[in-house]
Amino acid sequence: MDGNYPSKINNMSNHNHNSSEKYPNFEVSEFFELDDWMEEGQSFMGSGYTQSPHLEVTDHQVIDSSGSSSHQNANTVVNSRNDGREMMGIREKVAFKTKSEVEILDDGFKWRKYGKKMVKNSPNPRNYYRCSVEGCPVKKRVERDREDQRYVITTYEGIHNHQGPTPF
DNA sequence: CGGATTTGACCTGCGC
DNA sequence: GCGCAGGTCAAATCCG
Repeated sequence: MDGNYPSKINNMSNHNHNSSEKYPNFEVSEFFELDDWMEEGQSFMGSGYTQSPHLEVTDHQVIDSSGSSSHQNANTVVNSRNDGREMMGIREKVAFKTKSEVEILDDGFKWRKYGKKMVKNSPNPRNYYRCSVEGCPVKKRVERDREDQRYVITTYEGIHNHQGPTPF
């Protein structure tokens, strides 16, 4: 069990700083769990998803509740097949589709931007963030949806080595 | 003054 | 083998 997920975000949202309006329109529209993103012929943006019956989004709803009390989740789990290379899970990849006008969504961790790149498939640039905390191999990729620019696709990669932005 | 942010250049992997 | 796309790093700059 890897409970290293940013599940603390819902915790920190609880005791969030008062008068902090960082969430103008924070609502997860879709949620992807990528174990082996971009499998052969597995176009999540295609039409026919391969939803696994044994994989439920209930476990991930915790993330959905990380900013909104409402549980309106249109979570779509894509590609939940594990080929067996989940050993030493140091390569967790999770993608979120969030409806927000700002890509600087504070999830409880300190992120340091380390690169920006223009994607051919989108007229919008892609931002690369990295955890400011040393020892955190966690990387964050933020990109705007090319279909709906009011949506932001955030991809998390890695597991946090600490509990929060301020380690002990 | 320190830390974060920015932009360009550089490197790597894959495809053709 | 070369080209393209994507990803990463580093130096400079700006803000708090």
